[in-house]
Amino acid sequence: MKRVSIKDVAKKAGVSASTVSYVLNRTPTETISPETTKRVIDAVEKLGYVPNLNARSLASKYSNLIGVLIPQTEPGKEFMFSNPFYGELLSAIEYTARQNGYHLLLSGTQEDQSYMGIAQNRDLDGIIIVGTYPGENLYQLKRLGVPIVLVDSYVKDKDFYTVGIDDRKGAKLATDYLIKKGHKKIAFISGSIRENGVNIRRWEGYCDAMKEAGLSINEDAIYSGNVDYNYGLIAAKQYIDRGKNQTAAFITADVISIGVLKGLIQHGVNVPEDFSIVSFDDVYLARMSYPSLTTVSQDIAGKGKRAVQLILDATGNKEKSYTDCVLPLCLVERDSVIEFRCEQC
Amino acid sequence: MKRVSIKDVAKKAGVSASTVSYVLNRTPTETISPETTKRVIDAVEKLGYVPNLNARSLASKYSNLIGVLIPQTEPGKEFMFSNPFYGELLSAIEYTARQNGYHLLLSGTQEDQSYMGIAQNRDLDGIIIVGTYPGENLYQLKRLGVPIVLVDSYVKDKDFYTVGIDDRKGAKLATDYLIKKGHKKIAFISGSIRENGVNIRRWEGYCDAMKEAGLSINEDAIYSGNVDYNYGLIAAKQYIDRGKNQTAAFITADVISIGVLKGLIQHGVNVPEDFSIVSFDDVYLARMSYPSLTTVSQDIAGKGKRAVQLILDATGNKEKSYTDCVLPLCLVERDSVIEFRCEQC
DNA sequence: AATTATTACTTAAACGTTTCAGTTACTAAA
DNA sequence: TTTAGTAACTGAAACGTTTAAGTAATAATT
Repeated sequence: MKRVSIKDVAKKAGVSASTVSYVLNRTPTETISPETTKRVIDAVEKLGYVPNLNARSLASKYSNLIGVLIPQTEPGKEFMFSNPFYGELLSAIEYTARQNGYHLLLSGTQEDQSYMGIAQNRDLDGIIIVGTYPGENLYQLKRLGVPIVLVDSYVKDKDFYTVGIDDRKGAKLATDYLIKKGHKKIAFISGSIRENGVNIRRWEGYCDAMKEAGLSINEDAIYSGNVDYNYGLIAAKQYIDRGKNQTAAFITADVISIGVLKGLIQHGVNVPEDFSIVSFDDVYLARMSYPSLTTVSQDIAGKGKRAVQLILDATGNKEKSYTDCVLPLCLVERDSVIEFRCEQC
Repeated sequence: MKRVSIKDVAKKAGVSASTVSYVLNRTPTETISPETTKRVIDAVEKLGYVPNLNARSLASKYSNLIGVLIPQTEPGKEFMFSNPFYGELLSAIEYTARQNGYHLLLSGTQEDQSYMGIAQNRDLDGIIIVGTYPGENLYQLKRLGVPIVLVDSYVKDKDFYTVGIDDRKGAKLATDYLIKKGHKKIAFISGSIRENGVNIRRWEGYCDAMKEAGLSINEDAIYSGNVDYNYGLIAAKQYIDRGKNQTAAFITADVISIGVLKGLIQHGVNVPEDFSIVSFDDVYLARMSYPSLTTVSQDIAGKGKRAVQLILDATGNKEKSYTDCVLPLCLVERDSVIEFRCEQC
């Protein structure tokens, strides 16, 4: 199928290719007469001409394309699958981008894979990296010379923008809440704790709260595995096996909480009557479960929106105002926590 | 930041640009000596050269890029948000594409929006459209002259590939199951029924089963709204208000079922003791809820994989073997259905 | 009446590749 | 000794745009 190019339009309208380009891009400095404009528009319509955006970026250096990298090793393991957080974030990124005339070049990432192979040189206007795997790979990306936004990363480097939340503070908020409700033996259940990741901060926040309240942190109160539903099931089993030594848990991701919830019910432990849960993220799942989850709500849509805006600002070469963007968070009370009353008191 | 182009590499290696191109693309017809190859590779490494894929597609007509269009009006309304199905599907598409060296150009779509503005001419190797909005927009896409795969659409047109399931059969499977379990008054709860959509087929399947069993379909057993969690809550409320006239429901999407589940519990109706549910999709949510959902399982990952493969096959100009791909489905029994015993019998 | 501006275009280079069609220097066959 | 064949390259056009610079015609200013 022969494609319609700008030259075909030009010929049909009886003008030069550049005139067509000027008409289509309504360049403010250039003046085209109304009659010519009409002839060009007509020709475009008649021929069904659609500009080739590849050629456009090649010539103009801007592509209206934002690269988005999200961890996904294999389907069913991560990404939207195990944690809806990524899906919600991507959704927000896509929407914001589209509202501004941008589209997304999406790619999953694996830990051992070069970012370069992925976010290859396509004249991207910017790159958003979610759940960063730090390392050489990351720094190679700088070569592309485009603005890079790291979402939920504690990699500090003046060449990267970041958007995130105060994970430590959020975790403290959650743990404080349980303590305020009378709980003293509080489990910490999280995904794998990796350098520069969010879980290590959430662990610190948990510790902060416990220490401040003069509570001890027992070895058997700590659970760590994957950030997915299955690990929640496993953690619940472990809790039973270890002897049900806690009355509550701070869980670092809603999706794990859902698994814990299910696991506990299967073993006859009721939430919140027998066990209280505060978790983190406030994905839509948190509302849907029974009981619904009391959780630290981070503005996921806000995160996505900010990430895109940082790129748009950088592209419109406004001066780089804030490199690190920290969004607010709050605790939303739902039905997974009950006041603890000590029988002995 | 000055970019490194193929000419810079050529100069450094003391060869022509075309030689560099040949080395990098290891064209089988062209012979390059080992020494030259090494010099070029070294230069590439030293300069950190990354080929510009835009220029490559412009010159070569293949982009290793697949466009993916998924409905999303605004964040929180659809897409990953209200129905995890889209997220899981996208996940599978992305994975399959990446395994084959392709990346995704992702865009949300709105009903009133031109597809053209979205999937613009970027030398895409193919386009996957999910949850098709039929109409003029759709046919305009043909102009791009690339293979188009419609997922879950009943638009029949020899220019489009399709991948889907037999929705009517699936719905019959679900309803049959409830009937086999002794239910006679079975509600039908679904999202909006639109032309060429899947819900109309699922309605037909429900009717097939009811008729075959000689059961009547009462007006008040039919519920229709949005495909989202909130509508599930609403439907549950309506069920109560209308007088709890059914003992079971076939619900056309898991995400609605989750809402119904929650809504019923809030009104003291227990599932499955007081009310049985069979739903459709088998997204990961179906496993996570309490009780977990008995549901018609469609191979979501398979759908995504097939969609990508159809494009790859079409690109490698194998003859267009099958235009319409219908994937198998099955019913998975979980915990949301109980045998119904009539008290009067 | 001569100069300067303005309007409405056109020309041509540039963007970074691929790839067809040479070209040169050897080697093998006639 | 000519011819044909092969190995290892190079040159240049082509892909479809954008955009700086140029041009011709008309209008406004002196």
